[in-house]
Amino acid sequence: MAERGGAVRLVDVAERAGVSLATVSRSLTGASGVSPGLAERVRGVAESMGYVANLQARSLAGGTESSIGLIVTDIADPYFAEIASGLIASAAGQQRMVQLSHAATREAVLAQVRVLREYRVGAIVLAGSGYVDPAAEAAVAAELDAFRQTGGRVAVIGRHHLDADAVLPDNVEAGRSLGRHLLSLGHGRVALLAGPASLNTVADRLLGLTETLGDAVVHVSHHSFERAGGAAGVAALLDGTDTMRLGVTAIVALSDVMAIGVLGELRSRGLRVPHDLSVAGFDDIAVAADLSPALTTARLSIGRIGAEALALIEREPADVPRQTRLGHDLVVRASTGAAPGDDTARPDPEEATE
Amino acid sequence: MAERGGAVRLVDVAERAGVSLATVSRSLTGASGVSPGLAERVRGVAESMGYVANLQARSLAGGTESSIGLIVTDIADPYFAEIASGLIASAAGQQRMVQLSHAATREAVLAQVRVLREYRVGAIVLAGSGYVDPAAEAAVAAELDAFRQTGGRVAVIGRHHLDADAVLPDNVEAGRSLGRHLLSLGHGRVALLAGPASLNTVADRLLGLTETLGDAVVHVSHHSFERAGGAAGVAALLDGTDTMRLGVTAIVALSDVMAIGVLGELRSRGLRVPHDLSVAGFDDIAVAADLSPALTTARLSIGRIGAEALALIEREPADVPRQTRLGHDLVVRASTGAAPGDDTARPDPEEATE
DNA sequence: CTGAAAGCGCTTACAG
DNA sequence: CTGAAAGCGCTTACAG
Repeated sequence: MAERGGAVRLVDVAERAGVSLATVSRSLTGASGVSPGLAERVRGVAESMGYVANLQARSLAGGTESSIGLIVTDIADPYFAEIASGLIASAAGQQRMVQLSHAATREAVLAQVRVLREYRVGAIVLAGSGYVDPAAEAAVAAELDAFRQTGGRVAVIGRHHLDADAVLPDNVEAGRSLGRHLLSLGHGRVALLAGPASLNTVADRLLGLTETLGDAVVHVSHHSFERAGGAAGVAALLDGTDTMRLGVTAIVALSDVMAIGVLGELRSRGLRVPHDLSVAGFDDIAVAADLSPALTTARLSIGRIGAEALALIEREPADVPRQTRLGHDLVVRASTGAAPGDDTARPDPEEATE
Repeated sequence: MAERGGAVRLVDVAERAGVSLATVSRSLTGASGVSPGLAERVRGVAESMGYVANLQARSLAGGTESSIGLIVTDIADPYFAEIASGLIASAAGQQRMVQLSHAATREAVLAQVRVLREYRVGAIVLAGSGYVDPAAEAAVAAELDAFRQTGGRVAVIGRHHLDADAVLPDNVEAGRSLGRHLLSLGHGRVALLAGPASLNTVADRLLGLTETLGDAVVHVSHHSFERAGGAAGVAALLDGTDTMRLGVTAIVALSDVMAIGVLGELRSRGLRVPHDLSVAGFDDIAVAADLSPALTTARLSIGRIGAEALALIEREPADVPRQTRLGHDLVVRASTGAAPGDDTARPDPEEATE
């Protein structure tokens, strides 16, 4: 079996080229202080020997940490996959590599931040939602603070209590747009199927929805922020004893992924969308347009989030955390329609049909 | 601004604990040769000082490389996202971190392998499909060989000419199952919308399909292995001058992602599935069951691929490459039905309706 | 412009 | 069981 000793080192190149270690180092890193001709020749020697720089040693000696640690709940979730894709693509442009961690609980986030610190990443991007309760994030905040103390950069997606640079999706406004859209369609009895109440993302989206829908909100329930959560929400809603009295005509899932579960459960129960019930979601993940009916949703520019997060960590840290606010677009597709029996429905001036 | 100097080092812990560097190192790594009591006390001191091990230094000194580099085309593609999710989840169990790279071309793969070598990952997992032409992979093969020479482990997903341990999806058999399924439904005129002809995955799936469908295959065209490729394929098929003569009753997309594009394009043209045309795909990505109509597809256990790849790289390298073959399941859903005007359709003994 | 030498934070034979 | 010292592969003042 091949031994690890085989790797060509800087000294090997120096010896072959007949120059010092320092000269090889400067030639390869492009540092100044080497005559162009010599540098060129040294690079040729290194190349011919199959030299591959050891970034770990480089980092130890020089102190440049370029890797980015990205923490998501689960990369199989399209929401996170699209964020990660944007970040990786942008980071590659700066020759930075992304290390990916899964963490579904606060404890796991804490543990993963710890691991990323051990790997000496230069920056950490926290993609999961922040918690409504500041205390819930205290431990993570302390760990991130320690990371920052040693020069690490931090960016979070969404509203956290972490004192870090943040990319803020337009959750509240997106909720308002969706609320107005449903009102314009004459929906007077709306059910909101939400993710965990402990998350800020959920709180913000709910806020925008209830502000505009007011008493039209006749049901709010909390489920897992996944496909299964949406399906469970529909089941709970329709199997509830007072379903008949509720007379719900529209369901808003707090994420497109949940909305997928909602559509699936409605279909399996033989309910037609939007004829029997209108359905809407948040995010506009790629498949939203491909569902049937195509999903009406509030687009939150998740493809841009990664690039914006990178932009934040590339800047020098500021005294006060920076915030990059992203806008949203109401994307009206086939899953929402006029409320049954409603003939007052008027066009929503805000809508942008695709 | 915080300086990088702040990090607590092993010496700092040693000094505070009043012991030598070696003792602290042994205590923290759990190496033998330290009295349990002392080790316990040292760990307490380290903990209290907020010591975070420097894995780069550790690796340099000791020679343990545990990171895994994963190269995918684009993590936003559900196929790769599900593979990555499986790998990350499994790797976390072994305390291994995954570094994620995007590479959509051979040149990019070569460049990314190079970068991962610089980062001194212990293993590289290549998730993209291999090429039909061995020459196309020669450069990557050489780079991976060099990586192996220095102790690196390599695993690839799918058929490559890379002489590496491989996880092999059941592409040929999956194609056969799908072909038989369509025949059983009475489809005598089938169109195959494939990904790039240069990919082995495409070649294998086509092989299985054409072996069983024979002359029932009346159209094969190649497009990008994405949603847009499927949509473009439908457009080319239906706008072709000889469409009428083709009389196609079923379309097989060579991946579910392409099938999503197929369904979308058919819907926008007012064609009903499976009434006017049956549609099927490959992979069984998570959303396949949530499309409308739900997609009939050949499930290739992509959720297991990551774990199997990890299993391969955790074993000692063998003289001859190992191959882990995965099975497949024909998953019949609503998108396929009896061919229009066909009353000879008989139940497919192999099908497993969900 | 070039080189000798110290140092980055750790592990691990080698002594005791 | 514990410690002093060499060494992992590099960068970077510091001299010349």
